[in-house]
Amino acid sequence: MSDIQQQFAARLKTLRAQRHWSLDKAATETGVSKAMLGQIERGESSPTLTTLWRLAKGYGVGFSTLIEPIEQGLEMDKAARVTPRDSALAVKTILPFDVGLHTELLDVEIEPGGLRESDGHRRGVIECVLVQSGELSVFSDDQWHRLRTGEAHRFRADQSHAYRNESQDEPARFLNVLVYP
Amino acid sequence: MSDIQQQFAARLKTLRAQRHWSLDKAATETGVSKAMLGQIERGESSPTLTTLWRLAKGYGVGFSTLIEPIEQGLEMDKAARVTPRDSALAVKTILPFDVGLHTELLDVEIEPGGLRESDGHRRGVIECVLVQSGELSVFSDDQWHRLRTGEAHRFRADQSHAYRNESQDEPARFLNVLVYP
DNA sequence: TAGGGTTGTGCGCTATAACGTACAATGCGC
DNA sequence: GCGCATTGTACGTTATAGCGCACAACCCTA
Repeated sequence: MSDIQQQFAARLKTLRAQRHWSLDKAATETGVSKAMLGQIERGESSPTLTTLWRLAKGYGVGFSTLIEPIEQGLEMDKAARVTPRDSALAVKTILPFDVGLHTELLDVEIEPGGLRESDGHRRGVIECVLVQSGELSVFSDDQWHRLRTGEAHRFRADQSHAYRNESQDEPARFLNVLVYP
Repeated sequence: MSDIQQQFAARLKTLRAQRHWSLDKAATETGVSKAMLGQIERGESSPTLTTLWRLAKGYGVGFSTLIEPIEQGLEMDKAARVTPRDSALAVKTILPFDVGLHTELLDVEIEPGGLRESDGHRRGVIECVLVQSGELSVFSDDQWHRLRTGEAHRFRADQSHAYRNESQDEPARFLNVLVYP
């Protein structure tokens, strides 16, 4: 068993735990057998490219996320879920939702200290966030990601996620691209 | 043989060609047998994670660089037509292509008068364009669309399309979102 | 407590990854 | 032209990836 195999085993185990999936559920979602998933997670097997691809698609992550460790973002205080400024959000629709092109483009501005939470959209929705000004923190995949102006982040938006302006002085503006399945 | 296998085959072949390595040389550098390298490049075999790791290390590329299909690379590198101002383009990748999240985010700048044409991508690809500065014309669905700063346009990119900076004085900058099926 | 369902693991079988070897084709130098 | 080295491919062998199935352990409900 190689080092990468062991590292990958841990990574796969984390991905499943984050989603609260059983091996059975994961097998259904990925198309890889339950027995094989177990072997991989225990580091007993080195999956092929085809299997890796299935895993990536099933878990809804990119290869880089699948193989490489989760970026160690700044650990945010998750306790402050409720804020008095939840409505401090201005949304301007640039491209409205379109059935045929299944995308949506929004220009969003959050006031200083503002927080916006979402329980998640329907299954398969993906969001891209590009910070246009200020500093923004994005909560996705169970952790906070801090983004400065010009930086971007992308995640599955069919799970709970949130946006927070860390600054107490100036608003944060970001471009929000929503991609529907 | 799966799609990802085929795409990976092309990628590996390109990596080797870029270095002007023979299979023998590549085998020495990666520790993967010559026969196996040949099989993988011809798409006859789906390499395991351990082998993939060896390839990444041997070719001196990051794991995500190794895996991500070259076909899904930069929009601007693909099927380029030769125009008198074709090189007057600067592309910055904000979010590289990702198989699981099937999106790509680019920051593109075209010099005054610059034109960029594309024959179109594979079936189902959608593009969103948001002009950040200057004036841009986008050719899609058999007609030109003129966009000013802050304006956006969206179209199916599996057909021929083009970008043109109408100004002779200043560059145009736009955000290019590519959504893959 | 008993019964049913879920969960993760182990086992044996089949398909294939990975290899070393042989070889045809090609290129180069004499 | 000949001999040698290189190149990529095909083949057969071994190890293992991937699977379906069985099962022990656990959990929940009546």
